[in-house]
Amino acid sequence: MTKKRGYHHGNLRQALVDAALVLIEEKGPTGFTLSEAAKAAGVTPAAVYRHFAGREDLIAEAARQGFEVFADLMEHAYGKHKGSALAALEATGRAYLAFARKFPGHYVAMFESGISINRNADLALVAGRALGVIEKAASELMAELPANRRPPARMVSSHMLAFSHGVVELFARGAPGTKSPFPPEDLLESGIGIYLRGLGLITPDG
Amino acid sequence: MTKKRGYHHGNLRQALVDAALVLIEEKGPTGFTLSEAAKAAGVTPAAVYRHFAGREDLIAEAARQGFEVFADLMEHAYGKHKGSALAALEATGRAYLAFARKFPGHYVAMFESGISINRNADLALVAGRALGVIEKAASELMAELPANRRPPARMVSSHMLAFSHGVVELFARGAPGTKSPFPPEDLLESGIGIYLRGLGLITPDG
DNA sequence: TGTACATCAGTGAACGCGCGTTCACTGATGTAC
DNA sequence: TGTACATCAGTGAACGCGCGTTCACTGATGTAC
Repeated sequence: MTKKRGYHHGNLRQALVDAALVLIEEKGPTGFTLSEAAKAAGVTPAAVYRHFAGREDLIAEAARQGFEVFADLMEHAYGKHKGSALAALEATGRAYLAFARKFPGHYVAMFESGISINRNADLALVAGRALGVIEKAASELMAELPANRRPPARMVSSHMLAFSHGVVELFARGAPGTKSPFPPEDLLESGIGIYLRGLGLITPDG
Repeated sequence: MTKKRGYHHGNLRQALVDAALVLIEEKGPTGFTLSEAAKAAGVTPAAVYRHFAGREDLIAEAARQGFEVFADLMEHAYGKHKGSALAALEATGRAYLAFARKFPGHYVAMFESGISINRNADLALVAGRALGVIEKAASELMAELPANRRPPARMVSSHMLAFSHGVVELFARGAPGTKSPFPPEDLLESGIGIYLRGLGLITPDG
């Protein structure tokens, strides 16, 4: 943990991001305050301004780091199935859910905090890298279909994203009251399976 | 608009809900404050407490009214396609998106404000009514499939909900920066189409 | 190796702000006779 | 129809609170000589 070793913190910037992530995870993007994050890092609120322009800036950095991890995960999932475009696309969907589960603070900062993906160049770049993986997987998969029944790759990747996101939001959180009838993983897996069958990529009785 | 006609407002309760909806739509569930809602309704903050227990209570009522409209819309969409279970289910998906577009304040109060669907009995009841329509449509559609390749109706309705929700969240809002590559309506329509084909309900070349 | 000094990360006090909430009150409305 | 009175929806002043942000400062660290 390497906490305060005197007057100088040593790694305050990252400590603030980490504290913010915990707070966001626990209380939502609303519940998080600069002062609380500072306190959690063992530091005066004013110290935050040595490292961030303000509250929004801190959240943006948390989101950026989230997209970094997310992109790595996506690329890893994709790379593990180099042989099969079908398996690769399925894997990115699973990776989406896995990421949301494993890094809830990051996920909220990225998708629910209201900060724009285009807030700054760094953020936009890494977000593009993450989403690009799904698009690439979709694109390669589409190449396997005859041209006359091949939907645009971006449409397919958008479908995947929307479905994954919906499953996360509605069924994978402590979604208050909305008790999931099935494990989110199953819901995602079965939904993607049916969808891919609809594309003609899996045999009807597969 | 029937604004203040003297000391007594006449319909303050609803005026507060309406003001809250506008504020939520404009600034998100975070940006909304009791005081501002009161001001928008032309009334002292203290007056709110004659009608609501507090801030959360007001949002819950806004959400409840939203679910009421939503349920009506769902039932209407469903009822218009009595003959075809397939068309009926498709219609509920479209109705979901249409509702989100037409009543953004309600939508946010219902799905993004963090208030639980089970916060009170009224809310739970009407939310159940809305979601029940999709489940019924899915259930009837599943009856058309041979038992050996008939997924659980609740799974199918969950798929529909997740996909619709994902499309709304990612592509139908002023989703900051995430410019949609396709109109959300097209995305939803095509996605549902592919999915239903995957279920074996539309001919492969349909 | 020791000293002087520049750098800069953090302090702590202070600010103005708007929030949610309470309270005793007031004045409009509705009703009994 | 007029009067007395109960009801109750709204007032406005007050509160304590924690927030984000600023400021002049201080003390630890690193470096030049």
